[in-house]
Amino acid sequence: MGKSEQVSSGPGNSEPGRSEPVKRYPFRKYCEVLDRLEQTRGTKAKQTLFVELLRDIQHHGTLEDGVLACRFVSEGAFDPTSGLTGRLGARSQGMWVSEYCEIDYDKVFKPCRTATGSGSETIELLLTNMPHSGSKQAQPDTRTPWTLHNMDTSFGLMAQAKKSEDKRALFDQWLETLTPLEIKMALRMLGGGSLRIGFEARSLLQTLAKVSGSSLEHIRYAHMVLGSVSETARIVFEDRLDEASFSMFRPIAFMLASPVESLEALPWASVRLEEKLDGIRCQVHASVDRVELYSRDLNPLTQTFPDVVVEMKRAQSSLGGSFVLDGEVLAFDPSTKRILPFLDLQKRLGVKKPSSTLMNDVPVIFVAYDLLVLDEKEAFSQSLEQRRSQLTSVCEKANLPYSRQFEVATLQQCQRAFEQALNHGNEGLMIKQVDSHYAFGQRSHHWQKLKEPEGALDTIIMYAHAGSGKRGGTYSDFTLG
DNA sequence: GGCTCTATGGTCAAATAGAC
DNA sequence: GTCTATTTGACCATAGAGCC
Repeated sequence: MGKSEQVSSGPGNSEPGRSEPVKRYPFRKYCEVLDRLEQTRGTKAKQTLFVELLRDIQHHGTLEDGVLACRFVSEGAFDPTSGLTGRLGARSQGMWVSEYCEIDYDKVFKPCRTATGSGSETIELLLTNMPHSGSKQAQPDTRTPWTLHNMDTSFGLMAQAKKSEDKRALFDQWLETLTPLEIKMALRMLGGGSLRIGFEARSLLQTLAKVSGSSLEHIRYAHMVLGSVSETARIVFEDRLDEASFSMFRPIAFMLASPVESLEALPWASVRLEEKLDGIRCQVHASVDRVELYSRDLNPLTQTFPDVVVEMKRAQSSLGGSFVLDGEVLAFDPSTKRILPFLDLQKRLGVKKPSSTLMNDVPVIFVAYDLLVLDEKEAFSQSLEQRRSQLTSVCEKANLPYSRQFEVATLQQCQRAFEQALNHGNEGLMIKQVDSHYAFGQRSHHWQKLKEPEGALDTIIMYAHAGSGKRGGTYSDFTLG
């Protein structure tokens, strides 16, 4: 794959000021492969298709095109570390495309979306089948082809557009010059969610391992420390995989717990229990001159919880070195020293600059339960027992709260501990294997969660949503009464 | 100031594919 | 054939931004 090159924004494939047009990969050709990926059954077959696509880009595009191909399919329009979002909701898309197709939004578009279960799919179908839209769109052979690079630029402009009219202008440009398939894929990418083609980050990392001949574990490690699939793809393409290493203030994908399947089968001698706290997951990075907090989705939480930042600065100055902690932010009443319900914490969520009144009304604390890095030395490959020992020492030295961990020998003791956890107002228990390393970005059976089962209600179905895709012909999201 | 739209934090369960 | 992990497609509550 060739060295990356910059080209101008908007459709087209030439660069001003250069005699030779820069070879960039067409967005339409890319979307056609995505469409084939959606139709293909089986992860391996999908991976083979994507390997072929990357090889085609290698011959007919640039290295940057390869990186964009990986980003668009797994992360959407924006690198998750960029902090950018599309800022174009489903309602605006539906309203504008309804105007464009000269149909009534409420009477036609909304029922269609309900029937297909997908806004982007509805838009694709409308643009393909409505006679009004067809007459406005440029004919396929006269459309100026968009490249992956042009789309990247256009996504950036959409993210930066403050005014609705600016967004509308970009959206109209797409409607007039992209094919219905390209528009569907572009809107799904802009949403930042899944493309719903059955090919996500995990499959892409496996494909990168295939295409480069590197070990999957090596690539997964790079993904963890870089926090971005596309940047992982870049160092794979540039043959710099060995350079991937942890650095402070690049959040690590969280280890997740699976629901406990069978309490009877648990090896009590090799597990430790913790009460499952009802807050939001948080990763703290602290060094001499900087503290940052990250959410489970690796988004910044630093501005939301300045009180936690102050506490972490104090802890860092008493320790001297740097650290990365995994834990939970909880609403906490200092007078009673009790954890407050999640409902209280919700008042703090999403508030970028909380007022002092709000911080006084809903004080929060960070309770640590794992140590990932200490003095820039990675601890996540060590066993839970080793990490726990370091965590205890760090928290006691810095006077930081940390979760209580305990052993049980029998199922009966575990059940008593579970009831006690519920009495404490907690969600249940976490059951962790002492010899497990920190399985970043995975829902692992090494951590299991035991929660209270839901109750049963006597109800009837009043409304239901029609399913789409593999759920076509079925109904979900029932309204009960 | 009120309204609308969007984003973000979290949740859940069923279907499917791959591993064993 | 069974087990397990992943994918998919929804939900709720709340806050912020933009518009009138």
